[in-house]
Amino acid sequence: MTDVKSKRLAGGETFETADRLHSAAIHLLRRLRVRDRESGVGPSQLSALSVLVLGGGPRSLGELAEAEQVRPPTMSRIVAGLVRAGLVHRGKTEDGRRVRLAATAKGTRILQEGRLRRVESLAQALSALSNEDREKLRELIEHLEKVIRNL
Amino acid sequence: MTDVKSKRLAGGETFETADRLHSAAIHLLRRLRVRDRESGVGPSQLSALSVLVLGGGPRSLGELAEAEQVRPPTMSRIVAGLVRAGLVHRGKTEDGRRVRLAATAKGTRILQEGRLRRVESLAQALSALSNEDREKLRELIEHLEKVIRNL
DNA sequence: GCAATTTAGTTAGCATAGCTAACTATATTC
DNA sequence: GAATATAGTTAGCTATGCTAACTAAATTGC
Repeated sequence: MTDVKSKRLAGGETFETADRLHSAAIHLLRRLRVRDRESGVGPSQLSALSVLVLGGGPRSLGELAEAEQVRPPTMSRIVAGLVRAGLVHRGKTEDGRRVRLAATAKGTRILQEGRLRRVESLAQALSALSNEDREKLRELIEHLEKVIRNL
Repeated sequence: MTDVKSKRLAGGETFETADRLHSAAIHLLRRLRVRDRESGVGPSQLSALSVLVLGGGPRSLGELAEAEQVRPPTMSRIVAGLVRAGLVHRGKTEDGRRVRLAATAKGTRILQEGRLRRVESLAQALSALSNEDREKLRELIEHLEKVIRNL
């Protein structure tokens, strides 16, 4: 039962969807960055920290760079900032080249607070939607995550 | 830890949705930045340029800053880069304080090419979805845009 | 067992992009 | 005409991204 509409998505509509998605992502992050600044921890730092806290424990710098889709030198500096702030501990492994990066207690706490503050206004905006819209949006996110993994 | 929080709080699901949305936006832009770099024009420059090209013509720096949700000094430097690259023309108005920012022909062309390249892989990833999913996604971007405007 | 290579991270140096504070220049108001 | 308000720019800080070049440790090869 479909779909005159879907058949016409020859690329033009898909392109427009992609473009609007890109634009939406830019503006979303610009707004949320305001909240990020209050915590004194940058967005990339928070994102990396969240991998350590929520992503199943300690890991090496290379793994973290991989997870965050940045180059090792970039992650090295992000981690340096986190270590300086006392949010991450840089430990040793049997392989003397690798480091073992783990969130400290403070790091875990800061992350939770930071996440909360950061997405607070977003969650509030979401609350203003109808249950139906919000449910749809939740579905959208899942599709979005799928798409991003395939990028 | 993540489970405890999202299950316990009223609005926990909404919070989780917000959090995942934020994370998705970060990772989406990181992937697309790779494509951006090929054009030699940064993402903020492209975004500003798109306002001039697609947003209905020339405007002042302050209006551009407003549209892009950044502070005037930030927009001043973004525009400086665009002017240096010959993509934007900085003209005069009757009000000697205001500038009139307009995309050049080259700027218009570069924007179209840049948008295309940037969003190409995303559009491709979207093409991999089923017609149904893609249709749903397209609808829900509108909800997303609504939410962001309310941020 | 030691030289050569590979691997993990760091350091150095460059660019974009965000901010606030302070400045210049033009308009407006009193 | 002086005081004030507005539009942009400049200067200086931070955070993030990159590549290239370096150090240190592990592995490979002879």
